[in-house]
Amino acid sequence: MSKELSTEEKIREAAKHVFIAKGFDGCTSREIAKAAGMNVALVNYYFCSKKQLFKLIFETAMEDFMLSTVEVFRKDLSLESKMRIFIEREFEFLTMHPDIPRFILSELSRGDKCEFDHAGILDKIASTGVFEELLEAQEKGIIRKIDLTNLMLMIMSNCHYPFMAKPLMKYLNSLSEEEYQERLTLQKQYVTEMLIGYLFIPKTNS
Amino acid sequence: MSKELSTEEKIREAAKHVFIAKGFDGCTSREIAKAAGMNVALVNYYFCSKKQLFKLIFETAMEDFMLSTVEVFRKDLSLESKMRIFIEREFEFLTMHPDIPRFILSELSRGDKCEFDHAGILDKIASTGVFEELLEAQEKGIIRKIDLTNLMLMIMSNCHYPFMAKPLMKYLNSLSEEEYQERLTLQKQYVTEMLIGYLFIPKTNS
DNA sequence: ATCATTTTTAAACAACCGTTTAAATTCTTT
DNA sequence: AAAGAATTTAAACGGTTGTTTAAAAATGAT
Repeated sequence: MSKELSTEEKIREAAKHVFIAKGFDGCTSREIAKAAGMNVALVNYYFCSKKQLFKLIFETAMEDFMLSTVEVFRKDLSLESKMRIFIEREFEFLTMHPDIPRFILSELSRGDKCEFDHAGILDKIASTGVFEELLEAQEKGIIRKIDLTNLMLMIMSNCHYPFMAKPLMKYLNSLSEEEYQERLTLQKQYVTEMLIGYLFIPKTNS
Repeated sequence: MSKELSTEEKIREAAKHVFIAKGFDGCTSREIAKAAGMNVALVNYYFCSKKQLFKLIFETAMEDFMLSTVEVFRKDLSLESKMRIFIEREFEFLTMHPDIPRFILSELSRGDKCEFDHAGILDKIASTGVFEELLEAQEKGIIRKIDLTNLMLMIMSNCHYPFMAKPLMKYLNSLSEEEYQERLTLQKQYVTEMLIGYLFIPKTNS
């Protein structure tokens, strides 16, 4: 157990936890301070304001969210393998951070609070060479010629939504936590099969 | 122009708009009253409390969200046609109410505020005969034998998420409103093709 | 040990929250 | 027109919000 966290780090960790669970509007500075075991004033002493602390948490969450899994595309594997591993890792990441998609999309839709730097993120994704590889595969007729924005949206839909819809699914279908987790594991297999099956054009031996 | 809305209805309409846009925690009673052109006290005069008004809005939004499109399954069409029409209608509904999925999932994940009656909703869905029809089609080998919970999740993922991710997509890909709407139209076609293609087992003429 | 600096605390600040009250206004019924 | 009920209003309520302040405690340097 490494408990040697500085006060600043303790507050940041508590803020991450509370903000992601309840959102900017859904929590108070005092709640964050209490979660960190600190006095309220320390939050502003280290981070100036609730809004600024939120901005910090949001931006790091955003980076984790977008960059945690694209590294696969640097590897020397077939495109299909990379896609499969990518989805696998995406589900792994989301299993550990199931609340991040809802957090990001909710806070982003509320606007104003976070005019974050998206250019850097997109650049980092691009630096893995995913986009070139996909475009090249489209030219070669290996995968469907779909706009990459739409392709990205398809993958994200099938990976993020199952985690975002947890309370809805558990409620509507009266699932226990275990049952929900079972469906999640199945869902990973289904969406992988579906996405790969749709994206990759079957080889015709004409 | 039918402007003859009662005070109660004006408040309900304003509350629907404000709650869905900003969430329970993101708005105030005074904001709702102002949006309705009313005094704050009237909100509680007609709806007792902010929480109770929210409950009302949430439950009706939930019903619209879940029940607006399942009626197709009462019609006398092939299962594939029904599925295609269902997805089409789902996108239609979401085009008119693009904020509802995020609203529902966000508020539902915050818990406590809304212990709504899900039994009624599921019953109404079941009354269309979707579930029997799908199970029957699975027995006949027309569609894949996937748990219906997972099937539901797949469809919802691909319909809801593209609307929820609007700010993310516009931001990451620097899309104008028109460009985003274009992608959305394309997305509808892609996901329809993908879902139908995955779900329905091709007929083998053995 | 003394002093200056940094860190932490309790208390206070004005502003705003959801809600209530009691008076003013409008509408309905006679 | 008068009386009673329903609607609307402004003002106030206790409590909480984010933030600031000024004093206390802890730390480091000499």
